[in-house]
Amino acid sequence: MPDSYSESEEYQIRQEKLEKLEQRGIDPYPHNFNKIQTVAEAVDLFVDDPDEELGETVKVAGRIRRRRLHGKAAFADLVDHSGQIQLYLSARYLDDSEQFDLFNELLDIGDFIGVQGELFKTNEGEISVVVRNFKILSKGLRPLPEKFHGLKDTELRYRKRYLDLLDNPEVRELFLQRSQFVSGLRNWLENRNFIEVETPMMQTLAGGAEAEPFITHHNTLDLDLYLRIAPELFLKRLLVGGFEKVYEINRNFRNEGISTRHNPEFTMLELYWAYADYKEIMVLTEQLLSSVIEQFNPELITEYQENSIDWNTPWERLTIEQAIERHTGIELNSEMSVEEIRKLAETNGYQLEPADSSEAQIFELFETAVEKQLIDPTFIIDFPASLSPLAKRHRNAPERAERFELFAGGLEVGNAYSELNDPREQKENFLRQTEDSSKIDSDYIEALEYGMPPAGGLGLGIDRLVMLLTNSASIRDVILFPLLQPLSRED
RNA sequence: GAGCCGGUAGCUCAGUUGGCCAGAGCAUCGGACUUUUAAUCCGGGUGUCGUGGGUUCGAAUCCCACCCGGCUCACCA
Repeated sequence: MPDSYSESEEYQIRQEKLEKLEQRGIDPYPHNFNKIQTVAEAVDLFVDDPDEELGETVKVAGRIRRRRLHGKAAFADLVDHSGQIQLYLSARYLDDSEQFDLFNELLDIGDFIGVQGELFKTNEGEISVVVRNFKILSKGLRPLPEKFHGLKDTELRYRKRYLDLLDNPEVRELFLQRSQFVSGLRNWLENRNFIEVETPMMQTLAGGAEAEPFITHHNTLDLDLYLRIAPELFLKRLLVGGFEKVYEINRNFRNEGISTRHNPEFTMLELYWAYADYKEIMVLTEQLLSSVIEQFNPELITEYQENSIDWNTPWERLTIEQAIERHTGIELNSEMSVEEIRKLAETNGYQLEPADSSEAQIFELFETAVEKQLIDPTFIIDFPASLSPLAKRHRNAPERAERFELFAGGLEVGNAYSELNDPREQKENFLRQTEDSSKIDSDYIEALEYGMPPAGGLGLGIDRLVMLLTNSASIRDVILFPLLQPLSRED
């Protein structure tokens, strides 16, 4: 959609208003304003005293969102981050009566102003400021979206999130909640002596997950680099380095499809805890999430789409086979071949692509048939070792890994293992993934050779958890600026 | 990548058996108004109907291609 507004009459009129302000010696974009209260604080200052017409003097700043002009009087709604307050203007009260015409003729909805005046209550009972003087703080050249219906167009909401935030209070509330959720996670971890660290986003090898990386280039070094797909291998190097409890909350980048559950850049919490195993990580995960979610939902029950999610602990723990049997009725046993599993799935109504191994086939059946049905938080445990190259083998079942994934609301939201710290096995697993031994992270193997303590690790998908907490159907609704195609490649 | 749905004024939206309309509300502009609050009243219409072709006497409407978005699927453990 081309920007035709910049050629519109309205835009020209606003430009002219701007010029007129400057002709009168008024800076439409001054450097500061020393407000004394927020709008909400000003409203709170009001005291109903029948003996006094006017109350406390206040000095507030904000954006004009609505105006009601009445000839020789004017009302306006001034909005800041804390709330809204009505302004009343009349030449009778203004220190400089000429400011009245200025307000009527040269200001618009959307402009920022700072005002000073006294509190009073109108006949209609609304706490208001009778304005003694005001200062233009920023002149708007474009009209804000309509006051009543707000901004609905999905594309505009994502492209111009600032308008979405201005116009849709629930969107603003959602991102406040996201912020509080992340800070709740940090507080919980800090209280347990986890330390937050930052590891490279630009890596010479994109390890720690199976995903297509973004490639970038360092000019001076003439070096291709990958944006990280996971911080895992660096965080575990820190365990080698002697830290025992570390975490990182930051972006990962995966060069893959975009969907309601996938954004190319997304936020992960990864944590590593020396001397713990995946069972202890399970308990930690329950405690961490239930404790932070409780701050938003004391009942620990959140509504998500048609379902409600019960976050009360303990959470169910099922092996993949148990989960498949529970949710599809299909009984599997470890002897079955790829073909047998596929046939069995098909007779139960699930079409599967042939996989490389029985384990992989079972996992695929799980993904197509079971995942969406895992509404209450559920740990799916003991993944096939062949699909878990960074995890330790199960202590009682060598074909299994000590690994779980956490599902809730039908979404995969977490992944964890007892971390593999045997350098020989790690090297074998790497080599199994690629024929090209130069592509394996031999520096990581070397680090393990110095000795990494046994440890449990966890990854949580923050965006998806926020989706669940805010009942958002799309990951784009919980990311302030989701990736979209540019409108024009020429820009 | 495939399928389906959508794109009309700054915003929210009407408008297809192809032709009387290119429209409404808000915003905006002109006027009236000294306590309004979705202010009210009177008067203006601001447009590449996503883009480009085509069919037709005539296209917002039908056809083709493309762009952008949404959903579903695929991909992504």
